[in-house]
Amino acid sequence: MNPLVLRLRQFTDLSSAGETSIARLFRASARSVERNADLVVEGEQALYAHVILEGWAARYKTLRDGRQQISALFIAGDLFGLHTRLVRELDHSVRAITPVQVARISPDDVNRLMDRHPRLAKGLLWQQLVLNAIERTWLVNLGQRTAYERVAHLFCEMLLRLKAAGLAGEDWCEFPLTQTELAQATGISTVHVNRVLQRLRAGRLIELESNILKVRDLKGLRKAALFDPSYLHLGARSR
Amino acid sequence: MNPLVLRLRQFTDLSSAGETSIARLFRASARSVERNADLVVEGEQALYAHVILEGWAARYKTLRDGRQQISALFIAGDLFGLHTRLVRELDHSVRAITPVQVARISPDDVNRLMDRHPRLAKGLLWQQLVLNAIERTWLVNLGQRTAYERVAHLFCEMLLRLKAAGLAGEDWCEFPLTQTELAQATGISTVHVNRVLQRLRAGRLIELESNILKVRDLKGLRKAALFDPSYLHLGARSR
DNA sequence: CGTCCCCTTGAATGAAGTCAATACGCGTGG
DNA sequence: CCACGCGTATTGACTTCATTCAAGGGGACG
Repeated sequence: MNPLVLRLRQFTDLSSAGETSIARLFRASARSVERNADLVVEGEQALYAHVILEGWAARYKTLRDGRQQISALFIAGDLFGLHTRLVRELDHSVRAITPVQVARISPDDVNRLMDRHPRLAKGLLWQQLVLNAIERTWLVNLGQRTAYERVAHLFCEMLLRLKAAGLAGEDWCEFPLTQTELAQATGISTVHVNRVLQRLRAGRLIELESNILKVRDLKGLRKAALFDPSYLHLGARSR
Repeated sequence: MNPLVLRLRQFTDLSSAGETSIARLFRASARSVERNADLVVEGEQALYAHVILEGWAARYKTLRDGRQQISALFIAGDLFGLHTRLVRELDHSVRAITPVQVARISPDDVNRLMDRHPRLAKGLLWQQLVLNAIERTWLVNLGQRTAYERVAHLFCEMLLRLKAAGLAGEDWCEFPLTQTELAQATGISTVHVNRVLQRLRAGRLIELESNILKVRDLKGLRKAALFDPSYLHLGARSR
C-alpha cells in the first residue's frame, strides 16, 4: 500500500481515482538515496515536492561555523516542500538518515493532483499542518525542556508516529539515529546524549540497541517527557 | 495602506481588485485586542485565519507545569492560521504583546479570496512559507546558539522584518517585549536575559530603552548572532 | 501612598559542554 | 588471515554557561 495514501486516510476518505493518481505519480518518480546523502540542499532552487516512501530522512540547517541542527524527521508517508516552488531558494537541507526511497513531484503535477482531487488536496495541506505542528513542538522542547526530557519526548513522538504509519509494534520501533544525530535533533552534545540514554536505561524506561527502540515503561517515559500527543492530531478523523 | 497588501507586494504585484477585496474584508472584521489577551487559545477549535493589522502578537505553547515558550512573533501584515480549519484543535495559543488590531477571516472568505485572485492566493501561501522558515530558524537558534547569540539574532531578525514592513528606521525599531517575554522567546531565564542585554550594551552593539531598540553596530550584531538573512526571503521578488 | 510589574544585581548551585582517552565493530586492502 | 582505519559508543575529569534563589530599586497607576 502506498504510504502517503495510508497516511491521508487518517484524515479523510480518498476517492479511488485520487489514490490511483498518487500511486501512478509515485511509481514514475521514485528514486533511492543512500544514507547521509542530501535529498535537497540549502540555497538550491526549490523545484519539487517530496514524499518519503521508505526509510528516514532529516531536515536540517547548518550554521556558518559548522554547527548543525535537525529540525524535523521524516518517515514513510511524510510529505515536504508542497508549495516550496513559491520561494526562490531553500533555507534548509534534507538528508537521508537511512537508505531512502523518495518520490519527487513537480509543481505541475502537484497542481493537477490538487485541482482534480479536492479531498486529496485538503489531505495534503493537513499533512503539512501536522508537520508544522511537530516542528513547533520541537521548538518548545529545545526552549523549555531539559536534555533528559527532550530525548524522552523524541522517543514518545517517534513511537507514536511510526505506530500511526503502521511501522511499529505496540512498544517498540526502529530508531536508526546515531547518538550524534540524536544530539543534532535535541540540541545537546553527543557526550551528553550518551549519558541521558544511560539514565533512561537505568530507569528502566527504554532499551535501545542496534537501531531498535524498545519502550519498557511508556507511562513513565511520557511522564518524564511531559508528553502530550495532541499536537500529532492522531485522534478521530475530522471532516 | 493595508499592511497585508504592503507585505504581499514584496512577493508579487496584486491586481487592484484583489487589493480591494482584502481591504474590504479587513474593514469588516477588524477588532482590537488588549495587551496580554489571547487572540486564539490552545485546544480551541480553529475557525479563523488572522491577520495582524497593528501591534505585536506572540504564538506560544504552555507545558503542563507552566513553562511557556514563544515560537513566533507577529507584526503588522503577518498572517497566521490560513488553513487552520483543517485541524480539529489548535496546538498553540496566540496572545497580544502590545495592544493589537487584528482581522479575523472565515474559511469561506479565505477560499473565495483565493479562488478569485490566484496571484493573491500564491502570495498568502508564500507568507506562510516565510513564517514557517522563521520558525525553523528559531528552532535552530534554540538548539545551537548560545544565549548571547540568540538575543542578538532576534534583534537582527526583528529589525529586518520591521524594516521590510515599513515600520522601522535605518538602525532602530520598536521592541515592545519585556525581558520576561524575551526570555520566553529565546528559551533562557529572565535573569540571564538581563545579563545578556548588559553585555550587548557594554559591547556597544545596541541600546534598548522604553521599548525602542537602537542598533549601534549592525555589522557587529550580525556577527555576534551569526545572522544570515536569507531565510527571511526579502531579496528581489520572485515570479 | 501602597501595590504591582519590571528591571537589576549578587552569590550559590547545577546542568550540560569540552577535552581526552579508550573500546568496539566493521569493512578494506595488504 | 590480520592489520589498519573509520565511525560510533562509552567513560572520567574539568570547565563553563546558565539557572535558581534572594533581595532591592524604580516607575506607573489606582
